[in-house]
Amino acid sequence: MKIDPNSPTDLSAQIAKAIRDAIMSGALPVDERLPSEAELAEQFAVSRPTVREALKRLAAQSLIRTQRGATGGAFVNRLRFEDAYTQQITTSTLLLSMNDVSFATACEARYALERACAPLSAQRRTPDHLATMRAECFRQSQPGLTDEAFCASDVAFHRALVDGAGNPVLSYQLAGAVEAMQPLMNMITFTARSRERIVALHTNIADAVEAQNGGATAAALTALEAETQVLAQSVFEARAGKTK
Amino acid sequence: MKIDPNSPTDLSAQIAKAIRDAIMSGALPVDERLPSEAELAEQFAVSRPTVREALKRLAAQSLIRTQRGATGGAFVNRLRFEDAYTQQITTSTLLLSMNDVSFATACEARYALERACAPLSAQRRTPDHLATMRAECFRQSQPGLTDEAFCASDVAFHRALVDGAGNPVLSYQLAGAVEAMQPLMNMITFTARSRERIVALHTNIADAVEAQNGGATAAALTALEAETQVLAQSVFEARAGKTK
DNA sequence: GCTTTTTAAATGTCAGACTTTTAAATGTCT
DNA sequence: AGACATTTAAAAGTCTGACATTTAAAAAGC
Repeated sequence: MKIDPNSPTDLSAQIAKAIRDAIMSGALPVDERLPSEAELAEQFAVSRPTVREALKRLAAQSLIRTQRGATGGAFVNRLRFEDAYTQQITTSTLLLSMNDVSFATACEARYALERACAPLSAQRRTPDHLATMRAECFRQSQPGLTDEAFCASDVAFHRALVDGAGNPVLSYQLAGAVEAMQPLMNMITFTARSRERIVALHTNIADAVEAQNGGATAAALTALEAETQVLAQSVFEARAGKTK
Repeated sequence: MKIDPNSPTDLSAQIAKAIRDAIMSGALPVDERLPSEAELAEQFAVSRPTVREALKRLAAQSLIRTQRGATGGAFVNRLRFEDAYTQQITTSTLLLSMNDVSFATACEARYALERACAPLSAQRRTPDHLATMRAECFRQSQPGLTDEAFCASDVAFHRALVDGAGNPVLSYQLAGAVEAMQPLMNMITFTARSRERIVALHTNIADAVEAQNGGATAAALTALEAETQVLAQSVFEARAGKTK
């Protein structure tokens, strides 16, 4: 672990990289305690604030956690799927909003990934996953539901479908795709008529999952994707019409 | 943007969250300059080092960039797909290594996601993508190739397939899945015989992509997945046998 | 032996100073 | 007037030293 004081990059960035590499290589196992800030400062021949900045960088990526007190210090953190979810969602959301990704592109990616889960979920889903999907379908059919609540229920429905595959890696990957789409989806106001169609398509998906028919599940997802694209297009066109 | 000095969490974490929320809500647009560290310290009623720690947290997530000099400062950074790739790969790699994810689970997720790209890539791939895939197949068939080079070529092949879909969001999502699998794949030593089979399967994939046959591409990927799982299992069993 | 108190180690925070980088303002020469 | 050199100011980067707070272990007292 060495750093170059004459590098154009920050010392804190170099130190963070050195420690990050040590963690990724396995040299620092999970729950291992790093040297104290004072000791690190001495090792890297920098001041304590510089070391602290490096540690904060690592903490921002959930690579370490810190604990105060006598036996405290910085510890290599076991990266949990939930922690990774939040980061993934933050990153995906900003990627979409900052890079002029079209609704069509984001929607295509999202449903392509979700279809990847369809056969696995149809095969392995527990009664619990199915019950969640049915419950969300019912909630979505309730009149008087706000747009926000409808969208939240939509996310819960798809999450149950993805989780049904019983593969945490898939669930993690999909979390970004599904949740990051929400800000875009929220731009669409759902009319009573369009809600009705969406609930019908959701019900088709649930039926296919209940029948453990992977192909039918994928097909139903494709139908939902088409409906979503058409709905979005009509909303955007109406908006463009009003603007001029 | 307010913070609570009596909260159990760090002040720097609270300040980072406040600024992050402002960025995500769109209140701070891309390339907007944040107040100087001294001004931020005054606004949040904390010291400059504390503000700096907060800014380093944001820098670690590529949300801001800093510039020195007269017109310098911290600027909201346009999050690029390449920056997101690296973070995604770091996170995915650590998730797999720290959570005892089995090879089978990771492999299943990876190929499920890749199959999601198959129909789109078969339909849209440019001659360039196809040429890359053919070139990597050829390289993989060369004798005397090191295991590392074989793996790198493997990644390049699959990357070309994914990029062929022409959807940057998909490419981003798949980067994590494909690259993070590498450390696991590297645990497998490829014999001459297994390389031969893998190259044949890669060639099948390239053929299906060339014929723009999405279904055949997905089927060829499934065959490769099966071969990979069998290969891994035999390696692990041989290793377990030696251990006892 | 159990409870309470003390203590030490560690992070969290602050204040102030100095260094380095950078661009703009100013000055000077042709 | 325009081109070039110099000064200057603003900002991040870094360091020193100090104090506050938290926490668990060690010491003291009953």
